[in-house]
Amino acid sequence: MVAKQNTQQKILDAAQSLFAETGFNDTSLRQITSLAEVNLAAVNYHFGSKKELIQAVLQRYLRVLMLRLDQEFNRLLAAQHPNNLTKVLAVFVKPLLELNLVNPNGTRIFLQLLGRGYSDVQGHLRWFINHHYGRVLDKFVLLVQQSCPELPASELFWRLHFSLGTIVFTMASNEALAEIAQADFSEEVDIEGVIQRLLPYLAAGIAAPVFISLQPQQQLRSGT
Amino acid sequence: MVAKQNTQQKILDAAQSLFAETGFNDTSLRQITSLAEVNLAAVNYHFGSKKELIQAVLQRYLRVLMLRLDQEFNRLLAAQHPNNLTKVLAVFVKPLLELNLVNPNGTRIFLQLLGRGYSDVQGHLRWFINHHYGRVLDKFVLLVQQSCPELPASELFWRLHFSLGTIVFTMASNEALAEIAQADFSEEVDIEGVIQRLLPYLAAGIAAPVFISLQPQQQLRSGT
DNA sequence: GTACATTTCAAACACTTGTTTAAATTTATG
DNA sequence: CATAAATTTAAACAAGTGTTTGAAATGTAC
Repeated sequence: MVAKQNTQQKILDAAQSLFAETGFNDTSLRQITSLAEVNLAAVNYHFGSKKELIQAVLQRYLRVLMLRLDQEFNRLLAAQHPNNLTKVLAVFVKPLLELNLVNPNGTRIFLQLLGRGYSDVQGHLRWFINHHYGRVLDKFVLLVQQSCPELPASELFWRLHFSLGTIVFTMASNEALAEIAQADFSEEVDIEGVIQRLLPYLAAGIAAPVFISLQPQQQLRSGT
Repeated sequence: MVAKQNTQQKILDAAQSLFAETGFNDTSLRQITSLAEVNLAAVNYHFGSKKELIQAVLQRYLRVLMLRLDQEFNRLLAAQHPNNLTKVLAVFVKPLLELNLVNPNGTRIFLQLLGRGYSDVQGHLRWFINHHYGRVLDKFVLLVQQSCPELPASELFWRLHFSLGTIVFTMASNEALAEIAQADFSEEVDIEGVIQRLLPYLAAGIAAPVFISLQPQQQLRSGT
């Protein structure tokens, strides 16, 4: 019985596609239930509210991704010597691509959802991820810190958020950008290609030399 | 008569603040007209529609910014030798800060609007800017190309959009990020501070060494 | 098969949205 | 002042939103 696929899953599958494509706010429950071929009330019956549906859609990926990332982070943290930045960043690639096992196109959809989440419902997703997976992400920050020991913590904070912005925006605009690249450079780009292009950009940005404030001379190096 | 300020301007001022803070989609005309202390119908009477109001809000800044940017680009293009990347990027700073003359906090508000515009109404703003100011921005691309002659055009395309993402996301999240930085590093950050932190990051990212596509699994060092 | 719990369904609800209308008011013009 | 144009106003409109309801249908256990 293909038809008797769990209603919850039919909703999740329809919702994630529409959310990724149109954003959370601009996707109505009627669009979702109509694509999923279930009754409108099913969302509220099975998930409680639209907000909880959004969280369920994200959690399906976040749960497996964060578990895998945690493993990778622990592995790198166990190393004797600090890992170089490129290696630390590259650690995201495999766990991200493995999301294709959760769902066809899982990687692309999850990253688009991430983009939508940070743009659409400003603040909510940041809180949600930090609340549920802050401990995992702290390990990542530590790894970056070890690989760039000369970088002040506050500078690192900004640069990691710059990087988050790069990723989130690129993924939210993924479709549009891929179209342009196709038209202008007849270049076929899949999600893996974009990730591979992102890494060197991010690594270079994070490790960039710190800007010397052109203030009226700070005290020239306070003796160590 | 302070009270008899042009209704159009009262609307524009109220709209830009609310748009910057809450986004375009999540700001209703009733919120705007109530903050501006004008009648609800005034928006449609003076601007035609909400969409045209959004464009008017953006145009107020885009017009003066693009004019100034065009001047700067022409100045750099006239130089004998190619300009280095940092110099090319730094050219944005003054014109952006001059938006504070258009309106108090003009720089911050415009950049937030830009962030909202690219996130909220996916595609529209990209088209709008490209349509109206494509000629100006082409000069910028040319300048970057001259300063990074070794960078393939397609790679440059992606990296410039990565950079756009960094800027847009940072500005849309500006408030949240500044709060965190304040709490975690007791660091007071204004919009100019953020811009100064962005520049080295972007310059390094754009000029990063091109990634040498490593085939599936490293064939254990081929030759050399 | 009866009884019970789970799930589906159509309909309605309460609310918000952008936009339009037509009358009232203000402003400018001859 | 009187006339016409421009602006403001309150009210209504049509369409869309997420959510709730209570009865029908389905599934499960005894």
